[in-house]
Amino acid sequence: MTNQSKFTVSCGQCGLNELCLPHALTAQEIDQVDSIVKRSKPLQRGEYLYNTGEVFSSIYAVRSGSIKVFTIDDEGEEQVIGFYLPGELLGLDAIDSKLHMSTAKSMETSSVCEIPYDSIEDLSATIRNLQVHMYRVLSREIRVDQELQMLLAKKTAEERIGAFLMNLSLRYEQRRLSSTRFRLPMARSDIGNYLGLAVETVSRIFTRLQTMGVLTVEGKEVEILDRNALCNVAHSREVA
Amino acid sequence: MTNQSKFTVSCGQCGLNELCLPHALTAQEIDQVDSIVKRSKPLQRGEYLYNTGEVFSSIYAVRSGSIKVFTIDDEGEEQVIGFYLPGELLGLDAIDSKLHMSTAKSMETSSVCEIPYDSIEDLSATIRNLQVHMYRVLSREIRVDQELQMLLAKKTAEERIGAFLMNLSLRYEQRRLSSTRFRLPMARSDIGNYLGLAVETVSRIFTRLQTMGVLTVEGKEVEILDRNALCNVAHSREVA
DNA sequence: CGATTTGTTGATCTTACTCAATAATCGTGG
DNA sequence: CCACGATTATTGAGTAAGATCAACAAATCG
Repeated sequence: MTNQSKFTVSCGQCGLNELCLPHALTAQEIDQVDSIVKRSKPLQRGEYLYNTGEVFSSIYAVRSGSIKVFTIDDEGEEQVIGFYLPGELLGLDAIDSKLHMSTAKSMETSSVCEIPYDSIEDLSATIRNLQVHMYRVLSREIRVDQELQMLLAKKTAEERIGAFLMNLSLRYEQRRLSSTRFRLPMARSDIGNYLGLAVETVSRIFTRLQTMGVLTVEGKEVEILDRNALCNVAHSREVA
Repeated sequence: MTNQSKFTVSCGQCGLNELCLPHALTAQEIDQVDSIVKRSKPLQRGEYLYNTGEVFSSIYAVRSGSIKVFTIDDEGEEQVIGFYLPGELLGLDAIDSKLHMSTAKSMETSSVCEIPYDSIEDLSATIRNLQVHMYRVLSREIRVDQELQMLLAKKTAEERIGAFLMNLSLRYEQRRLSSTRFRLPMARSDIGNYLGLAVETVSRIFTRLQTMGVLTVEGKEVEILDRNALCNVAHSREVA
C-alpha cells in the first residue's frame, strides 16, 4: 500500500477504486470490504441497473464500460444526471429516501459491482477509515454536482461542451487511459440533455471546435489536438 | 421521542433539526451530540461564516436567519450554490478536500451552530444511528443538487422562479412558518444568479406572476395567493 | 437628507432552440 | 455480406426566450 492515487485499481476482485483508500485500509480490512461486494454479471448496452421507483438496497461501482443515470420528470422526459465511468459509484442519491429516484442504464457492455448498502453501514461502523472514506465519497459527489450547477447557470454552449470534454479527458487520464483520444460512450442527445443544450447545438459546436483545430470528432471517437485551447474554451477565454 | 417529523426542533440547545433523528437517538445519545456542538455568536448581515480557500474543520447548522453559499469562478464572479434556512447543514461539500471551495455569507442577522467535523467522525463511529443519519443527510444534499440541475438544464425562466418559490414555501412550512407569506432574505440578483437568470428576468417574472394573480410581491415580502397555480407554473402547466 | 445600492420597466440584440431536410451509422435479417 | 429500415448526427433557415443596455424608481444607509 503505497501512497499512489486513490484512483489506482487496488481493491482485490472488486476494482473499487473510488471505494478504497489504498493507504488507509489494512490488507485485512480490504479483504473485509471485498467480502461484501457482489460481482454482478455484465450488463449489455441498454440494460438497466436500477429503475426509478425501485426500492434501494445497494450502491454500485462501475468496473468497466459506462453507465448513464437519469431522472424522469413530470412530462416523462429524461434528465441526464451524470455519466459514470469505471471506478465511480452510483446510487448514492437513494440512501436518504431508500427509493431510487433515478434510473441507471448501461451505455455499452459494462460490468458493475453491487455493494449492499446495509453491509456498508455495518462495515463502516467497525472500520473507521471506511466510514471516513464514505463521507468523503458523498462529499465529493456534492461538489461535482455543484460544479455542474455553475456550468448550467452561467456558461455558454461552447463553454459547457469544452468543460464537458475536459472533464472526460481528466477522468480518463486518472484511469490511466488516453486523455487525448477516447470514445464518447453516450449519444449526442445525452450530452445535450446533460448540459442543457439541444442536440443540434452539440453537433454544431463539435464542428466549430473542429474548425478551430481544437479537436477532431469522428462519430463517437474524439481526439483532442490542443488541450490548452480546449481548456480555454471551457473557461470563456479567447483561443489564439 | 415520538415519531414526529425529523424537522421538528428536538436537539436540546443546538436546534439541529437536520442532524437529529428524534426517534432514532436515545436521550443520552442526543446529549452526546449536543456536547460536541459549539454555539456560535450571531452573524450580522453580510458577515462570513467561512471563505473559499480556508481549511475545513467544521460543518455548520443554521439556527436562525439565513445563509447564502456561493463559489467564485475563474473571472471572480459569484455563483450561488444555495440558500440555507434554519435547521439546514452547510459545509458538507468540503469534507472531501478539507478545504472550503465555497463561501458562506449571512443574508441577515443569523445564528449558527458550529459542529467540529472531527467530533462528528468520532461520535458517528460509536453512535451507529448518527452515522446512518449522516449518510442520509449527505445523500439528501446530493438529491437536492440533482433537482436543481434538472431545473437549470430544462426549465424556462418562469418555471424556475415558480419552482424556487414553491421550494421556499415548502421549506418554511416544514419549519412551521407560514407557507404563503414570507420574506425573501436574498436579493433579486442572488435569485437570478442561483437560477441562471438575469436580474431583470427575475423582476419581470415576479410582476408577471402578480398580473396572473398567483402572488403579490412587495419588495422582499411575498404572499402566495394561489399555491396550486404556482405549482402549475413550476411544472410547465397552463394556469387557468 | 442626499448618496448608493437595489429593483423595475422598456427597447434592442444575441444565443441557442425549433423545424426541416439530408447524411451517416447501426442493427437486423435475408 | 449486403440491403433494409431505423435510429442518430449534421447542417441550414427562421424564431423566440432571455440577455444586455439604458433609464428611471424605490428602498437602504450613513
